[in-house]
Amino acid sequence: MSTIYDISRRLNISPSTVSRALRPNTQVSAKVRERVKDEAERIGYRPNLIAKQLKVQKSNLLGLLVDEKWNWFSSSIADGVQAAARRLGYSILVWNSVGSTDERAAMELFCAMRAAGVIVASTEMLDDPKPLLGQEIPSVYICRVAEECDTVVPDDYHAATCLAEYLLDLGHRDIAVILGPPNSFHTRARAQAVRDVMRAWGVSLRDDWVIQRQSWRVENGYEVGMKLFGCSERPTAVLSLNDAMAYGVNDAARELGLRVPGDVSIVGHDDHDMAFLMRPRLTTFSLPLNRMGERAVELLVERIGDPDRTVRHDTILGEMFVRDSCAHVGGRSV
Amino acid sequence: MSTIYDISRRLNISPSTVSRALRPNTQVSAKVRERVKDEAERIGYRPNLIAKQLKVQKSNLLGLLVDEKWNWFSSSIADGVQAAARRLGYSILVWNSVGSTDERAAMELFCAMRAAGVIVASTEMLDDPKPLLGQEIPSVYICRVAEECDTVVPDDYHAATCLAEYLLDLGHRDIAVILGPPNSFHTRARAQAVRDVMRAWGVSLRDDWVIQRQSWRVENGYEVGMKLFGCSERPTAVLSLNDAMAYGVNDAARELGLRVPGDVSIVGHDDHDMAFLMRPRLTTFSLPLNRMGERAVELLVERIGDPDRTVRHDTILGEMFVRDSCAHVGGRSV
DNA sequence: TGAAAAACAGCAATCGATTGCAGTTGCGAG
DNA sequence: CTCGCAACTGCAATCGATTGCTGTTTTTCA
Repeated sequence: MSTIYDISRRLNISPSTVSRALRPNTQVSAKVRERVKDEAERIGYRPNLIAKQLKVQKSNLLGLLVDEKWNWFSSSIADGVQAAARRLGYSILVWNSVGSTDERAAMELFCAMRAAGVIVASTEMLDDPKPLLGQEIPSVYICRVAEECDTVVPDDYHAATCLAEYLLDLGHRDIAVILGPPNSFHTRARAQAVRDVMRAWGVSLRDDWVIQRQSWRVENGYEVGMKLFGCSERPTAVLSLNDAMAYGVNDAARELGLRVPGDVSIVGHDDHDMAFLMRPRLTTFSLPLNRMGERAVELLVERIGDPDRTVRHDTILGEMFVRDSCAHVGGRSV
Repeated sequence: MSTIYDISRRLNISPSTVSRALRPNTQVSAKVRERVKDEAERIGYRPNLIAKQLKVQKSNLLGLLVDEKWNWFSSSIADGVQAAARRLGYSILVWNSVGSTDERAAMELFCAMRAAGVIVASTEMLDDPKPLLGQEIPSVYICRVAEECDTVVPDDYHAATCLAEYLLDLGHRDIAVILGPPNSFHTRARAQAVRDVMRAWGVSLRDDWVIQRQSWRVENGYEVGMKLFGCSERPTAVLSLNDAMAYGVNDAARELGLRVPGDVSIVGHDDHDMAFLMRPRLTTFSLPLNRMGERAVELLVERIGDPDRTVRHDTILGEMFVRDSCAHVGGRSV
């Protein structure tokens, strides 16, 4: 692959001049610039970013750390990240991590590649992510708490509050809640919100109707739904902390002959594609992952530009989508 | 950030020795190696891959070109790609392309970063992808035809054949077919298979029941379903060339009071999550994107090792999943 | 036309590693 | 004690760009 030296030799011009001619806003005569560009084109010259980065000591690479398997969550974030990164002139090096030792490996790679910054969007919650980075490389965390580090998070507390109040407004008092993994950022914020709302309204949650699961999968919702609806006493509404499990709950309800929302109302959280595809269409609150991804890159680039800027914790607001999965407690559709 | 020179200076050992001590299988005394490693650890030395790559003239980077938006297709491929890349010691640089000029930009980047190889998995069909690469950098295409280049494709023809024959076996003769975008690799292979099977069985397809759409979206299926089932003469089976549209067809059928599979049988293609989530669960044929992604990396790495290897075109086989969305033509469930 | 200023081109050092070759050290055997 | 060989270490060049400084050419204007 050809280099500026090839051009330099063929044109009998020094490498420095070639280098300057190839970049705009530099002091070279139009004539020389044109000759150089023509020759570069002719021999198929491609700049070597590796060499450049070594010299100028900065890279155009942003490390993106996501879950092992691409899923709706990581994909949506990655979309936002990509869009913003491109807009701001960066490229993305991805690493799908399978656990915390793997996160460490990812950081080693990002360090070794001298990434300009790192975005951590894996849902594993490490206690103390910062040390991984060797302190040198700016980073932003998505959906993690980290005092000393830039973060962008959704307003899960507010979202879950809206959802819970919506159900209460419809007259529901026998409400079951399905929680996700206990160490998840989302579970914590959302569960807290639900508890706070219930307390504020003086509604008590039955212990056996607050059910925790170790993952967010559809099957969990189905299984919980079967258990919940199989009893003689059943809730009039189910608040699932995510859409996938809500989908499962809906399946269970229908399988047991319950009408949704006539016999039981269901709300989810996230505005996953599933929410729209479910029948009835699921009432839910969006998790604005796209904008979170974009925002993360923006924060990161700001910090790259000014490493001493004060730490920022941005909260991105989603919005509620009232669809067809809820009714007044008596069964009156809304 | 510290370098081997820092270690060299502090330990009063030459940089070359430090370099050797840091890598296994090199001739340095155990004592020196240990001192170097300790010091490296102590000062938090991180190897600079950029410098290394410049020197040894090879990189650990694989470029991955996918669709603009992450979707089920690109995510599944990326999963396989990631897994295999990690296993083989490569990292992934991703680019989400929005069109063919953008693909060119992606290739420029991969070139500039001196990627060891490139995997193209975007569904846009460029007529002649090869020239983009400047001929220097090995590449593998997923789901594209390209004679002169390594490719990995699914056996869509066989898959669609199975699906079509399955419907015929169940006695269906009034079959509607929904096609995806005309320039898609998948549409072409699958549509051809369906036509060939029909011809072989002496069954004719009504022209107005072979319906083409410009994308693979759920809504298209819904809309087609409404049209199809709204007429007095309606097909007894619908063969959708993908699962998402099949999902839409199912919605339309139910909305119009038709029972699936009692009144109409539906098959999809891809084994998207949707296929399993649909009610009834959708009969379909898997598109083995994961394995395709892995295979692509394997082929790529082989070629990186031996640039003159003959071109390979690998076909990855999926499997059929018979679930609950089809019945015998009379309505007898299967 | 000539002098000063501006524009342009080139030298050489540099980024952080790797590696062939040469020089040095250490060890064992005679 | 000395020689020979193996093991180890260091020198210096190299990868492909960038850039401060210096030197040269061109332009401008009196």
